[in-house]
Amino acid sequence: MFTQKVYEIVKKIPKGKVLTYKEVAKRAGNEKASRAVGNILHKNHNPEIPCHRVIRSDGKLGGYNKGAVEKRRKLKEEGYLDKTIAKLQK
DNA sequence: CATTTGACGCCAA
DNA sequence: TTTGGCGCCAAAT
Repeated sequence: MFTQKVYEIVKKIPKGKVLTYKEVAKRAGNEKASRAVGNILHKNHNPEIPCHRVIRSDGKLGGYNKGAVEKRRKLKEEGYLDKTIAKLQK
């Protein structure tokens, strides 16, 4: 199932690495299912799934069930940082 | 079963 | 660069 694959893929994301929704969707079988990926993660607030490591293709963080602030902090903690985040932290 | 919703992505204006 | 609109998909209504 697409949903299940998404879970697996996101769980497999190594520390310090981030995937875009598009990438996850692609690995799950449909590159165009990026929306569905976000929807799935949104509904499934499972602690095993590091949804904070999934970001938008734009380089923006997108959303997060615990709040975008936590997501930002986690990503910074894992070493991921870019202009967008720096700007948001301001 | 038909629609709507939403943590997205890309292109045209 | 910033909008707006369209496409595409899973889950909730």
